[in-house]
Amino acid sequence: MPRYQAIYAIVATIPEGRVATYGQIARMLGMPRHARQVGYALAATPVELSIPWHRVVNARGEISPRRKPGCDEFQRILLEDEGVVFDAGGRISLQRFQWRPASPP
DNA sequence: TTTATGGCTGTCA
DNA sequence: ATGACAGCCATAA
Repeated sequence: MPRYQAIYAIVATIPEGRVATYGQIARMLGMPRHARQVGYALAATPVELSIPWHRVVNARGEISPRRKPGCDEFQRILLEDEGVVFDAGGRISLQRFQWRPASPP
């Protein structure tokens, strides 16, 4: 069983309209230094798993630049559709939208 | 086995 | 505030 399974499990728990950071997810898994692996895992996430990969952003609260152009745009659209607001700089206010497992909306 | 590659992060100038 | 640097480590070849 790949470690990705655990990552998918966490990401699947993110509620709609909320976002989480890679480092945050990594810490929840008990791997504080695996933020990169989380990102890599999500990049390799098969769509058939129905994982909300778009609810994961980098520590700055913005869409991470990826290798595939247009994909980041797609992510932003999905988030906006869920109610997440981007500021003029294309960034999300983590203070408001970051997912807090212990603090439901 | 060894190498290369990333959807990152924290710190410092 | 922005930009550069160095760690970090699981997968894939």
